[in-house]
Amino acid sequence: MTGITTKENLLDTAERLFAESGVKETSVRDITKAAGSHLASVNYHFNTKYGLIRAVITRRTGPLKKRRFELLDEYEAEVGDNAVPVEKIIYALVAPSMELYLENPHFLRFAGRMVSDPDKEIRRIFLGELDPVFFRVKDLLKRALPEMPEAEIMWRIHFTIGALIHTWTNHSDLELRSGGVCDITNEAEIIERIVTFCSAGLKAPSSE
Amino acid sequence: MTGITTKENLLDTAERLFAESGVKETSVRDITKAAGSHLASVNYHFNTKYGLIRAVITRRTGPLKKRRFELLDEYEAEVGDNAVPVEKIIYALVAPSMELYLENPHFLRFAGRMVSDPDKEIRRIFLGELDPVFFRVKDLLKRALPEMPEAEIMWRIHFTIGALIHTWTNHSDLELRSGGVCDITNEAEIIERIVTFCSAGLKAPSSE
DNA sequence: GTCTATATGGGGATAGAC
DNA sequence: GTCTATCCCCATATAGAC
Repeated sequence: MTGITTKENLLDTAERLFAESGVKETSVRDITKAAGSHLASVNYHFNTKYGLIRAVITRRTGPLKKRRFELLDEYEAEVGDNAVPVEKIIYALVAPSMELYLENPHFLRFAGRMVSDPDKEIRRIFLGELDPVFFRVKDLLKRALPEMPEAEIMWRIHFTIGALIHTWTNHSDLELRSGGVCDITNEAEIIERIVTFCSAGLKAPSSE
Repeated sequence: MTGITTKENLLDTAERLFAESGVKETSVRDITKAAGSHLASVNYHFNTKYGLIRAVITRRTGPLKKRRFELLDEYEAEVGDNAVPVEKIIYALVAPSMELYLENPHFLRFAGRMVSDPDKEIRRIFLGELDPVFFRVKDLLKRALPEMPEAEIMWRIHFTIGALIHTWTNHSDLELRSGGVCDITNEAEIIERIVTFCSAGLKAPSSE
């Protein structure tokens, strides 16, 4: 009981501090102090600091992947033998992560940085979680855009992911730069903006 | 003479190591050892490690900003009183950075990470360098897309920057994932792909 | 300007009492 | 499971000889 609480507490605290200050910049001492725990608790519950990092990540990426697949399954069921529209495919990629942001404002900022983290193992965890989604999205887009060369489709998914990640990590900069004109509190609106932008990009005539 | 060489050598070495392993992960010891210098040289030439980081960044961002403005000036001169086409505006935003990548493959990977760096001061340097370009691009796009609400334009520039940065940091992942189908050696082709994708996104009808 | 030796502080991990 | 004391290593920065 108490063990579970301490463990969850460490995960929550680490997630917050990682998002605020970075993984390398946050010491085990910082985490245990903020969590009101003792220094050895991280090693007791997660073996190493790295084990804690891994646990912080996988706790969120599992449900995220699941939700994306659920949406894509649903859309495929709806259309029967027809192709799922591009907008819906992109929505399934974008919306679950933005909803996760609502539930937990810390994780995605952290996650966005991890995507290009210098530590190969950390990148591997993320990109590994993203891979199945990437290929599922690619296959669905091939059906929706039968004339588009496969390489072009993959490049465009890559750009879409970039737009999404940059929104995770830096949308507050946009709010600042725009003097508040760009509202970042309405998640549904942001999702719609990304979907509109990226769907148009995906459907643009290929130059090949 | 020798001083300049040592200094440049430290900058080059630091840039490479920062890109490969991260700023926090790279110690002054690592840098001076790899540069064939002595431990105190960084403090001698740059005062602190932070001074070195700053020098590594500003050495590249200055020329990058300059080149973007040159291109935009050129395009504005070409069209006289008409609006610069969206494609050209985006090209001026994208191409100089990808050309920088050709000259120096290390910097942009490093730079892409710095955009979302937990260290506020490092982020500030980057976003400060980007700000004038952002607003210039915004003003030009307002003329090219007179019906588009300003907030929507700014969001779409934000997505464009995201696609660009993700390409800086992660295009080798795309090559891997695609099994080599996506070729990352042809810079001109990548530039064209980003410009096509983002221009279409920018011109998509606004839902507002 | 170059370099060595060192000051000073913080890091992750663990032993072992409770 | 909890917690303290401690081991050992590595960080940045500097003093001072050359």
